[in-house]
Amino acid sequence: MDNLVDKKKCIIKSALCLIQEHGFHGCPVSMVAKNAGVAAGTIYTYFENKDDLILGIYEYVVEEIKNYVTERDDISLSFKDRFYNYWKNLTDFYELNPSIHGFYDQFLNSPFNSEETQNKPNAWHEYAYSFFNEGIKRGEIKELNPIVLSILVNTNVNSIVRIKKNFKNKLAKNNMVLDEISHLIWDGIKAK
Amino acid sequence: MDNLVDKKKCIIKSALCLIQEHGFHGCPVSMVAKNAGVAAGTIYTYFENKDDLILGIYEYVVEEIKNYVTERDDISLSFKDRFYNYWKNLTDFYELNPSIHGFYDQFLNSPFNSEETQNKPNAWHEYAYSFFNEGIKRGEIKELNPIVLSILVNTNVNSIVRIKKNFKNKLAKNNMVLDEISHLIWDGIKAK
DNA sequence: ATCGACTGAATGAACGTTCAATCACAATGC
DNA sequence: GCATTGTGATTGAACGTTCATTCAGTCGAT
Repeated sequence: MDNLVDKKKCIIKSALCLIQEHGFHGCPVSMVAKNAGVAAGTIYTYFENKDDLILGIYEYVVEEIKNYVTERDDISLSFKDRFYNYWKNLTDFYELNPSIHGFYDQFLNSPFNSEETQNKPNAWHEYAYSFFNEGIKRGEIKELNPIVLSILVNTNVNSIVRIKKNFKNKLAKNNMVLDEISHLIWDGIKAK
Repeated sequence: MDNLVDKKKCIIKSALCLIQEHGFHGCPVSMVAKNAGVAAGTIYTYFENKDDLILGIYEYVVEEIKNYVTERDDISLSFKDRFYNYWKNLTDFYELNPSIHGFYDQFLNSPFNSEETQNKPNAWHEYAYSFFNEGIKRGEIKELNPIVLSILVNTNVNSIVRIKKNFKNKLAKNNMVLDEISHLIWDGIKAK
């Protein structure tokens, strides 16, 4: 039965790249099928419809991010070090997986990201939430809303990666500057 | 001939709301036409095609943002005060015009925002660029790339407005926290 | 009478989705 | 070991719908 899981993942990965490149429209099911090396009809054995496919991609993406970041968290470190790790790992992950970054950015601001989707249990969001919550409990960061904190940090990482992507060549000297943003945020949220 | 300008604006405004709500797809030209009180064909006297309409909305949106922020800038103030003004005005504008905020967020991360679009002259980006550039020249902020600076500030304002929108009710106490982000950023970019 | 904006039904291409037919393969019977 | 049957994934042509776009005809101002 592993074959079925593989094929589903294969469809998801194909769609991920294409959607990132062409947008949600601009990426017909037939194109996804061709790219994944299956017939159009096959997609409908794995997904109810195109919307369901897109939600499936989102779930996959969120799972991948969570795995990468949690695997590299080290709870024996100080929270400050864990924060910088979190930042670096998320950045690395997006840079290693530009199409995930592109898809995620697009999805977050699209109407697909409905209130319903946002309220669904989401391992990545829950992890990020509990991560910052722990920092608060340990008294190492200010008593802010952990949800807000995680959104802010994720947004900043997100946009820094986007800036690096867009300004790849013109920006050699300023990568340094971008990396400083993490210090800036840490200084802002750490307990005084 | 003012009638023509008005009608064009009317079409743009109608499309703006609908796209913000339903996404670029999910918003057919016929729907825009109905909402604007014109026939579908009329849209084609003002725009070459749907893509051109969407770019037209973008240009309109960018113009509106620029006007609001520049009109409220006061060059006689210290750069620090001007920075806080900039932040507040941009925030206010998005909160007064949620559909512009929604559209802009969506547009920035979509394939419509192509390299070509990004390289087109853009009064708002140029203003933001020159704003931060002046801060650097005056020696009041660090020597960072002004483009990077403006993107970072705009991104943070953007996402704070989004957080406020999404957490409207649950967040009474934390608005304060969100407003603190501006201090945090200022502390990070000001000259030492 | 002229001209350009406007209309909205018509067009045709594109797309999501379906489904009858096919295929791969495992289980069963001989 | 071989033939038969059953099962469920796979295919891709076909369907019906939606949509962007067109254009012949109308309207209204000059």
